[in-house]
Amino acid sequence: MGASKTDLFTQQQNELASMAKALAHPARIAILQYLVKTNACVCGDLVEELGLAQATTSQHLKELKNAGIIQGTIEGASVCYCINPAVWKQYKQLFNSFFGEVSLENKCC
Amino acid sequence: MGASKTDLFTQQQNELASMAKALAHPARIAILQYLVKTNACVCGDLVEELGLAQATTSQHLKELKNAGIIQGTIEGASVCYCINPAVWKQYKQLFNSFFGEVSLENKCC
DNA sequence: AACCATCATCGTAATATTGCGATATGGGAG
DNA sequence: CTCCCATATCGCAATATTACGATGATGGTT
Repeated sequence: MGASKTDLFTQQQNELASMAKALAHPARIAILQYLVKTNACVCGDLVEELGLAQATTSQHLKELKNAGIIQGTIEGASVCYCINPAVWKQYKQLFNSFFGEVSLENKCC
Repeated sequence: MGASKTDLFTQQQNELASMAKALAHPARIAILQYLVKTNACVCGDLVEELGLAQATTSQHLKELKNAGIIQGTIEGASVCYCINPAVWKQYKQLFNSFFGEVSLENKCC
């Protein structure tokens, strides 16, 4: 089939999964790390930074925008991208609470 | 194409992306949450818990095993699954350092 | 106006993922 | 040994993802 059966799971589970999906590509990780590193609005140089074709880069940027984790504002001829701090924080918290709640005693058989 | 160009990115970026990929499905999130919640070895009842077909559940378990985040030990007729604490900790730390290093001042245009 | 730079979108090809029925495999019960 | 039970694997169909060239759209420059 190829389509996830989202109706079987809770909203929280689907949300976490789609967050993870947004991060599930090295190019998107690289974009986010670059935006975080420069800690500012980045205009233009993302294509050269990645090494992928312009169309491909644009597609990855679109997915990150759809996920809400970055935002792009038009600045004259080019577009400036930066982290969306609120959504970033939300990601951080959700992943943190997902990973945090485990006590690591090995009760396995 | 459909195949990621992993050679363009650093090892760390690829690793983070493949970790995220392991979490990028609500069924796998649900499996992990269930294992964490019961905090023990779980034998058998995963198929009924999920609502997916047995073959599909087995496939998701396989992916989680490949990612290393769970481990399965054969217990007689059935197989017992549980979280791999070391790998879980590693995930937690990597995601934490990924999300942690951002200062949330809004310097955007 | 004509031109160039930047980015988005379209169309397409290759590959991956998801899901399930059918079929193995391997261990216990009788 | 034969019959079930629990898992794994195979094979297939539907859909999603990744990648890129070509083409649009928009703004600035000359």
